[in-house]
Amino acid sequence: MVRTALGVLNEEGLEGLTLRRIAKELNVQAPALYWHFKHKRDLLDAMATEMMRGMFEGVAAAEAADWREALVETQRAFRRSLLSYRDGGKVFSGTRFTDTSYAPPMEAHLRRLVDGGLRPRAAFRAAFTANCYTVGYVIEEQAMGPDPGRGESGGQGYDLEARARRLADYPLTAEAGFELFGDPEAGFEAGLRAVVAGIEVTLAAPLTGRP
Amino acid sequence: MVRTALGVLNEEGLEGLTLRRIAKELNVQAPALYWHFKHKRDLLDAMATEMMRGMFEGVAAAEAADWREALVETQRAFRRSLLSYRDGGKVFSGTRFTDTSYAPPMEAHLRRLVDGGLRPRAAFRAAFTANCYTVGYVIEEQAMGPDPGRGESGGQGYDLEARARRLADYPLTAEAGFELFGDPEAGFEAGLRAVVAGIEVTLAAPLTGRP
DNA sequence: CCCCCTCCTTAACGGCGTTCAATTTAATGC
DNA sequence: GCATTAAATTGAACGCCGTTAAGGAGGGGG
Repeated sequence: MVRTALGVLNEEGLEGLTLRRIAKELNVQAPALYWHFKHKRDLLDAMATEMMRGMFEGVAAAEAADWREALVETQRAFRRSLLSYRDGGKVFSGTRFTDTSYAPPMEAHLRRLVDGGLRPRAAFRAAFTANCYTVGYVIEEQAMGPDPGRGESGGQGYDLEARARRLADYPLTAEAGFELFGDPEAGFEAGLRAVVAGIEVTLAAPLTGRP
Repeated sequence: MVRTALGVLNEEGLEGLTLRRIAKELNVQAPALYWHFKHKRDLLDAMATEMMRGMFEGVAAAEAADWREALVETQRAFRRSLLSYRDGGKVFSGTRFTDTSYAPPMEAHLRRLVDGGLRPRAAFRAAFTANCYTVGYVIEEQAMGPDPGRGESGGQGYDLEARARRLADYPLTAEAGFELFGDPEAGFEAGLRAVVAGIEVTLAAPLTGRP
């Protein structure tokens, strides 16, 4: 049922994610859903939990020897997971998890960081900071293109040249548009590199060096 | 009018931000608002633009000699600005700006980074990456406490001990809760330090060192 | 005087999340 | 095989939402 809701999300987007629409997909009337969830918010939380579950499975981070590599790989998987749903960033962000099913992979994730030499709280701070970056990035990324289903060969989403002309008096800001809308994947990677490098020098520095 | 809408946002939260409610505040009927905005989305975009405008004014970053300091100060102001509205993070995130009024301070911000030695695209990447972190962080932060208006002396938002007991089998994850819910301000600063340090070593490294 | 422009009103539409009592369905005990 | 009970669903309705359409009050210029 949460799966069905995620399917509807992908077909209709966050605005089209209505209880009646989900109910139709299940060949059921809308109020029937209230037997399983008290409020729509609960359903959204469950959807976010499901997203997080999907994010950990199949992540290559498990085999990564280096904790930096593991952190990078986890964030990549996180982004991929969020991008695989329409408005995935918005749906995920700011929701509370409904159960503890996220705990085992989360524990493993933190364990890798601790084994790499970070103190527990630093490990958590590292994971959380990287997560914030990724969520923030994906929300912006998904808000750009009108609908994420399209191929968008040029990768524009909206008129870059017009934007640059409008911002002629602000050359740096104008140029920023090209960097912003140019290659989302590369942009994400560049930021991620920075975040992880920063974690290394500020949170991991006192205890560990490169292996 | 956008100001009024922001006032309503603070009183009612994002869910209570309805056109009828805003109209009442303006002693007007709801459809009258459509003379000024084509859709509610346009109003939300204008609100986000206004938030961004407020974020730049009064920021101490202007006087900062060091670009790192300027970046940190700007993000602090950004967070403060978002926190000053209920659901500010959610309202701000993923909206497109309606005009170019954000451009002058943005240009100044980027200029500081470029003057500090970053190449233009690196400067933008740095600003955007830090922004993503801050937005992501504030969204989580605001989603924690039930309503951000309260003082919340204990600073809990919800039952930490119960959470820890539930996660007894996952000690690192359990401990993470205390770090997460403990001191939001300190947590933000720790992450911000990491992000800025990372920007320095990955985006600024080839051209500049500390002054 | 009339036209036009700006800003607003009243009335209504369809759809939303949600509620509630009544009802069907499935499983259990005797 | 039947009565009982719990789980799951229905149909009708409520109040609120964003939005549309048609039209009226007020004022300035030809």
